[in-house]
Amino acid sequence: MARRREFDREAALGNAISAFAEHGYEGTSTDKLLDAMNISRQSLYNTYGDKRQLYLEALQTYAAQSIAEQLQSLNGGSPLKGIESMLNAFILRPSKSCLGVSAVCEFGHRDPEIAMLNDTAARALRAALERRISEGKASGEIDAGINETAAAHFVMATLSGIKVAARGGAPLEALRDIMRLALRSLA
Amino acid sequence: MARRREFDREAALGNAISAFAEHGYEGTSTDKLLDAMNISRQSLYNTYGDKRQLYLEALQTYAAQSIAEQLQSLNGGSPLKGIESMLNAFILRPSKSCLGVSAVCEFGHRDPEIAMLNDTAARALRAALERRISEGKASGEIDAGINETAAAHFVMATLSGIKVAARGGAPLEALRDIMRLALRSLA
DNA sequence: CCTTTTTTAGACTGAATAGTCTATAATTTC
DNA sequence: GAAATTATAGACTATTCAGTCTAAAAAAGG
Repeated sequence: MARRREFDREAALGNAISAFAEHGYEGTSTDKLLDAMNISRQSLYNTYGDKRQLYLEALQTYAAQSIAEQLQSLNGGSPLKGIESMLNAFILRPSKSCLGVSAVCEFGHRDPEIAMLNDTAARALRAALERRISEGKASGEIDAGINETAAAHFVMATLSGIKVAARGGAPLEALRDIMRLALRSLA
Repeated sequence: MARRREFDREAALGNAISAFAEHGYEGTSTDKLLDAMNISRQSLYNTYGDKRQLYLEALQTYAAQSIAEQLQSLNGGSPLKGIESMLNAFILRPSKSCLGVSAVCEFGHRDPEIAMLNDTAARALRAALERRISEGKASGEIDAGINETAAAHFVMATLSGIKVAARGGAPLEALRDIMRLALRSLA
């Protein structure tokens, strides 16, 4: 019956994620998007709705992929090693731009739909961190006097701090310094 | 000879800083700026140049004020108390938006002029932190095994992490948790 | 191979954007 | 108080923006 889509929907969305992460929502024009995604104008509107819907889908997809990767690192090895591995995975990542941090910085919690996506992702990661930190306390690897929720907030803030530093052009060694000192405070 | 300016240049610039910090550079239209600054269109262009020059001046002024306040907190009391006081000053600040973090997240290090302003501010704060951390090591308040530069990076990342968390709507208690755990790792 | 349906390329539209121009008002100095 | 000069308000312009429309091309199914 009908002709099939020429481009790969997922791949094009991935390119949109990169473009949005690099330039922000307001800084990414539809022309920039079409160029980055390598699709035609009409294809964008047919396939993803409009610019805002594309952004929301990009943010949602990015968050899901991001969380999945982070949980995989986090849940490998001992609790402390898991946290280290999670932080280190970002440090070693080729592209250092994070659409999540970009969205939080650009919109704060002013846009309810965007805030909801960020909050949901943050809650999932925090819950996983709290669980692992509890395990670490039980095994003695993490100081039993530390509150799980507080430590989870701290680890997430460390990750944000590393991301901002990386975005500002900090060298790898500086990012590793941040990670090492953060881990120190849990032990 | 000539009529004098009606508005307060510094106050209007302060309002521009708030507007840019809240919505970013791309997200702040000239109309929004005029509204926030309470000046006429021509006054903006006469007084500040154009939107970009206004942004650069806003960023520069914000950075200078910010650093001055941070140094004042940092240099009061013992080194560790100074660092705590610096972090706490942001936590207690009525407005939780930071033009510096906003600029880094929006532009990364892609715009040389903006990157230079951010780098200069970061360098100044880092130098002051390293100095205080050295003092703390000498007095025994801070673990002598810690590298000053690494610790300075870590404290700055902690501040960035707190700022991102606050921007995302985290409650005060979460921000305090982050601060407390960060301080723990220096002792 | 022909019909049907959708994709695609790119022209088009109205609104918003940054920045300029004009005319009037205000104020300082002489 | 008059001349000179600048501030202000707001109309104006050219460009860019997000989003729509049109027409041709392509491919799946009969």
